[in-house]
Amino acid sequence: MISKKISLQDIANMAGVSIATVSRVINQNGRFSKETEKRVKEIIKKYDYRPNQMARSLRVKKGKVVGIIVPDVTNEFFARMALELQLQLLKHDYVAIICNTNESRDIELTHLSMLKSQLVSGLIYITHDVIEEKSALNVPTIFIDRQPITTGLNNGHVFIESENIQGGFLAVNHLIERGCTKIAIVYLRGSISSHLSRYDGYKKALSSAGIHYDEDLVIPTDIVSFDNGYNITRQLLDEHTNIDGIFFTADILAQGALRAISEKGINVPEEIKIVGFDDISASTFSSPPLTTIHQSVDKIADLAVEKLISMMSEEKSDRFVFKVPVHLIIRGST
Amino acid sequence: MISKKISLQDIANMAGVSIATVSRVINQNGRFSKETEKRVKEIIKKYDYRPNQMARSLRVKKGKVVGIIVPDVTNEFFARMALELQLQLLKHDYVAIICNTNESRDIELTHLSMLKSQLVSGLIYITHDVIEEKSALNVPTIFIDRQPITTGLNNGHVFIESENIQGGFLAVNHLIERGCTKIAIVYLRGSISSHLSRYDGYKKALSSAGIHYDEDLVIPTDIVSFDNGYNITRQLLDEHTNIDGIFFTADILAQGALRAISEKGINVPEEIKIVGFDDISASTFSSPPLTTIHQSVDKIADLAVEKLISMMSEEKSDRFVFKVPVHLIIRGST
DNA sequence: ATGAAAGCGCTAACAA
DNA sequence: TTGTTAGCGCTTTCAT
Repeated sequence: MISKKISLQDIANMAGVSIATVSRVINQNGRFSKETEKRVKEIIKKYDYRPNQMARSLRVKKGKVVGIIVPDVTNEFFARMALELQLQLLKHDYVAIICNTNESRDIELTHLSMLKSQLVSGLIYITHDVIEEKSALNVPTIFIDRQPITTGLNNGHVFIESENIQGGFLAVNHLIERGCTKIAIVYLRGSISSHLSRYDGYKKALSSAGIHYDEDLVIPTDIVSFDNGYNITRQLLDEHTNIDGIFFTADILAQGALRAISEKGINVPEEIKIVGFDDISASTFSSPPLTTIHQSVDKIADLAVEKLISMMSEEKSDRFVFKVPVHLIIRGST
Repeated sequence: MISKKISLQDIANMAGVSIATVSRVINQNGRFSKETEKRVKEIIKKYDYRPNQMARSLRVKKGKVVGIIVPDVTNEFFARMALELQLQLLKHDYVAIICNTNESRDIELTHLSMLKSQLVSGLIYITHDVIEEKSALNVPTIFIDRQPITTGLNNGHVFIESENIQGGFLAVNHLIERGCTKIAIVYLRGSISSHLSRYDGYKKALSSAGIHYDEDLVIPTDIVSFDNGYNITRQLLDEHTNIDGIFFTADILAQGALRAISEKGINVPEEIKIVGFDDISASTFSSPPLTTIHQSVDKIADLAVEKLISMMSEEKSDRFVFKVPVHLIIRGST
């Protein structure tokens, strides 16, 4: 059971010093003797004292709060990322407010206004979608997965993503090593940099293996969903019977494909091999389990929080773009 | 773009009244004339003013903050629930702090202590696990999915769960309607009330159909995981070749089973039918897709937040246990 | 090295 | 009906 609320004043009384001194010890600024420090720290520990964050925030006009903006928390990748970020922030005594915008700019503005009233001191955007403006709040901001289009990144803004080109390369190269020669790609078209990069990786792998690049095998799509993956694959296989490998830039598309292929009575991986991207949990259970490119949610989150914390402490970042390695996970579909 | 920070004082000045009056209008307590109200509200809207939550919290010694405690956010059910709760709370201007305990009592205590410093005014526990004590913080608390064992629920404590007995009944009854007669159940043993209730539903369905209850077909287990489901099923099928239906009290177990069954060359649903519980996303993609009992995460979350909000406003609840309906989702595995 | 005191923005007595 | 004022717990000058 947790003890009654104790204040700075209480600690000061017990230590026989003023509240100012206690505050200095806690925040490790100003001067104080080793002795007082020791005494104060002991008392703090003894009573499990924790400064009242609200009072602190009010005083310094900045809360230990960061906003996390995601377009859709039902998407497993976003959800895991948001939760992991929140966890990391908690370790630094920051509270995270996760705002789900449901792709709506209006909702986003409402949330932003709300965040303002919480005195947020940092912002993290996780989104595949277009970000037209930089953050509306004037605070350090991290963009994950998707680079904002307007402004070149600069001080106060950092962009973090997976090594998407490398990921695309790994995926397709793996198919090549497994003997595939007619390799199709299904990717999300548009300005979504992460998917375009994966497409670049595809081209790179093909050319480095000396395989002919065939426009007909490149299928852009607008929606990332199970059903869409299913439909696209049906059509693709109707039109091209000799395809022996497909790279999908998202697992969920590949899952739809697996269903379509199985319905056609084609064997995976014997007759056709499939690689996805993301490593969602369903890819472990599907039959066959899906070979995919694993994005390190944890590493991205750790890096994001680390950078954000340092930016919030006024330390300027020397770099504005960070890439986090990905790796290939080989499963039954290849 | 969001305007510069504006305070109560600013609004008061512009409206030509005192800050007290503005405060009254905002909180709709005390008295004020219709005219002042109108004027003040206009100005507030015009400047998109939002009261500084930190200052408010400091003053009333209660934050608009609620803690959400989950044992494991990588579990899809917990994650979806936590995120949905957070969303609902946001609508009521409450901020949610999601604390992942990783099943560790120590971490939980640390979090609780942290929450204290945020002046939480409510708590939500989402957990399958044993809760030995009621909340360590002296605030209204909602338990989801798992009833605390020590104390009978009473004022300040509410328990919400799915209609688990009904769910178990629906699942097994469905198997019976599909013609199964040798139906096994795999459930989580121990004091986990939700799983025990599903087991009760199993027995109820059997007896109401006049089917003989066979101890040998009841398999308790200690771990809910894909691998465990896989292993149990292998063994079960080795020992009992005539089973034609299995009910798993968690989808993830059933997914493991699907793999084991497919490896044995047995056909689902022709030779054996499978039903799970939870409706995780993987169950949509698996082959075959899994028939399961859907738990209404949204409904549970809505109810939880509604109850918590009213408890935090001192309104006593007349009931302490709430059951949320579940429904059967029929897919390829039956 | 330490203390006194002002004040962050707000709510809630108490006055008027 | 409205205004005045005293803090909530903390950080941060400015003295000492």
